[in-house]
Amino acid sequence: MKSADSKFCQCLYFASNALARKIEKLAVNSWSRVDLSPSHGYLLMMVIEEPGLQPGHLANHLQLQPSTITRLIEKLESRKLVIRTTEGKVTNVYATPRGKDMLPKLKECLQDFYQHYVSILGKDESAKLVQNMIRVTDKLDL
Amino acid sequence: MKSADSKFCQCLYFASNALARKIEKLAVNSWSRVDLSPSHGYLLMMVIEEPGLQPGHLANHLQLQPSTITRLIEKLESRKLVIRTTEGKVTNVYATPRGKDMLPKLKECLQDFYQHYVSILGKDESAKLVQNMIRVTDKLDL
DNA sequence: TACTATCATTTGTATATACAAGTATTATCA
DNA sequence: TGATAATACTTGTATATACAAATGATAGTA
Repeated sequence: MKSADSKFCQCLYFASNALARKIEKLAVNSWSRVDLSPSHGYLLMMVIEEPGLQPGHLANHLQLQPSTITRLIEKLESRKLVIRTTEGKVTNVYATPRGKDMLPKLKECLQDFYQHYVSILGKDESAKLVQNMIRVTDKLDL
Repeated sequence: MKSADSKFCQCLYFASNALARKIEKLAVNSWSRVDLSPSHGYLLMMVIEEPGLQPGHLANHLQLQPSTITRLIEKLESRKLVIRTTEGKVTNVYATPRGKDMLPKLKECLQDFYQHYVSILGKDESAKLVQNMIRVTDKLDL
């Protein structure tokens, strides 16, 4: 059943959740080739491109809670894709050589995801959708 | 930090998740007065208004997996707000008197949630946003 | 310089949800 | 009519994420 079939889905709550879950599915699919979740993949890409990035910054960029970042890093660390060094109150995260080797594959995942939704929604509509979401998210910042 | 500050949030993945989480927060807040999550609250409202509704229909309407519906019902049942009767392969869910008594409060929650986001986004923009989300969700149906 | 506040991160725990496999029932059809 | 398929739901388990409290470190101030 399509979402529009139900009057209940007129509610922003279910509409936004349903959309996010569907997009999540596309993303998970695109990232499955590197056996990482989209969040893990993004985080890894970020620390490859900005070595030493701190968990707090990652939390801001990825819009996740610091505790969530800790968990993501733990998993990447257990797979020897990143390492953490802590000095004083600052922690730096670096990709290992093994992690760095994944960069091309990671970019492929990102590209694949992008292509996928653009092919369904169209380039223009996709861009507008993202912009609109970001705008609304910002407005909703309490 | 606002989402627009990060180039990474240009990605549909984080944009949609961030938006859904923010809306979730608003909703959780509105439903907290009945000590139910938005999903539990909606489900309860639905079975009050359509007594005997089956888990499968609830799954369609709320756009959640049947297993998730089972869990939602279990919780409402443990709080004596609904009961399930199974005959053959069909299960019917009914609100208990105690559940039915909550209808006015539940409607208040829904209204509160609605008012809240409309006051931030405006009535027109809110409506357009929901419509757009539903449209995109449907397009993304694979 | 000691005291407290603030910051960065982690840990413990909880929630919402999903997927896959399992169970029970009914329908189909050869 | 008996075997197989389809339906409806539940159970076991896993993931993504959050919040609140705890830890440890530095900074500000009296």
